[in-house]
Amino acid sequence: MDSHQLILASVARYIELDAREQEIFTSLLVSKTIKKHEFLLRQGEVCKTENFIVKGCLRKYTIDENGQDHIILFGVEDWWMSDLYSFLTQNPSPYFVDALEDSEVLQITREKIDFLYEAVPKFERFFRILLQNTVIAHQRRINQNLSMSAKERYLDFISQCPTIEQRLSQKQIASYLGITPVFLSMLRKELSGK
Amino acid sequence: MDSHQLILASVARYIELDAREQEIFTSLLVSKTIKKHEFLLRQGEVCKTENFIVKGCLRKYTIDENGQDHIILFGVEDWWMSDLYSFLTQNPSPYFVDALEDSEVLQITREKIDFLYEAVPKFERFFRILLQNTVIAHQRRINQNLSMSAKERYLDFISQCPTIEQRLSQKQIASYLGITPVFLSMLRKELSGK
DNA sequence: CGTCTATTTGAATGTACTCAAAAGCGGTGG
DNA sequence: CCACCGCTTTTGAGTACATTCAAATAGACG
Repeated sequence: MDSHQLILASVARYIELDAREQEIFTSLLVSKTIKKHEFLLRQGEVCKTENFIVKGCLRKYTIDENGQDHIILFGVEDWWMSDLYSFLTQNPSPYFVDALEDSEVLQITREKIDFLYEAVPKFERFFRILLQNTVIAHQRRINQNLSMSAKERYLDFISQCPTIEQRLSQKQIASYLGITPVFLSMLRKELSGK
Repeated sequence: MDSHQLILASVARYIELDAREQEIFTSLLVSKTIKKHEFLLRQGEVCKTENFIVKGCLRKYTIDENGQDHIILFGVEDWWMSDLYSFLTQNPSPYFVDALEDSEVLQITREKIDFLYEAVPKFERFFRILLQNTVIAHQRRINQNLSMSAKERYLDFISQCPTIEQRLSQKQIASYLGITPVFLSMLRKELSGK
């Protein structure tokens, strides 16, 4: 299955496209490979593209004044990754995006996505539904950050995202959970002892 | 300015509606008043409506096993409030929504909003843009919860939302920030001493 | 194989919480 | 209009969760 078939299958979950519409859509996409540790976006740059992940694993994060990084979210196959704020406003992004594995994405620029909305208005619905799912997931995460201890958040993460968890280092999981790698190590030791 | 004019002005920021489209939209809305402390949604109930806030202030929150509440977000005039998860899946909601002031909302049901998307497809765009803004704000909040201390989050909140802050008790602000009211009181004392 | 980064372990520290009690404030009814 | 009741805020003391610093070990990658 090539990358265009993959993204079309993903789109087909929410909207139906005829052959012409599929052609318009895929003609706007540009494939890009990102090697492990390479950046798709750096803090201070303008986010030029929305990125559909065909293969690999990306992370979106900030680095604070103490040099510590904080992972906002991971992206794997079949997810989209960008910084909407910068993409929409063309202001510098506060986030970094880089690859945790050799990855491949399909990119669409702001101009092309605006064209797509005009040419195939169904995509308004597609991205609306995608965004709805994102909002639901984000509110769940906010609630967890407010109401759960580090141990509870860790247990929830490994139960909810077992396939992603296996691809990540503990350092990255700790950064996502909002704790230090040292403390995660202590939690794991305690949990394995039971 | 009556409530229909208010919501139409809000919609007009992102899409243009002719008179007929305005009429279709407003005919789908039902006005409801919620007195202070009354519920719009309880945990375990299905969220039947999207709610546009015409007047007042609402909060969306959970209550954990220790009986402590955690405010996911506040809603004031010109914002929408619902639980998208429950609204879309018709599963029981994990959230409570109640009024912090006497409030008035315009409600639209799932069936009517689906009808609206068919009758006036422009609304796909409208809600897409609204959701984009929500995602941007939520990611900002997630980043703050990961990277900032309680004091920093408080200072950011009062600088970003001064008008909302004035309408809230410290207990509610503490719940939103993810700290105890006792600790917020200590922070405020410390900050006022400078 | 050597280097660099990730993980583990331990000790000391700090941030934020719990419990408890007092003070303040707001709404309600007499 | 005042008094009372309940809820919010303040204050203090003791505690717990999570961090920092440091050093040792393990693992990944060229």
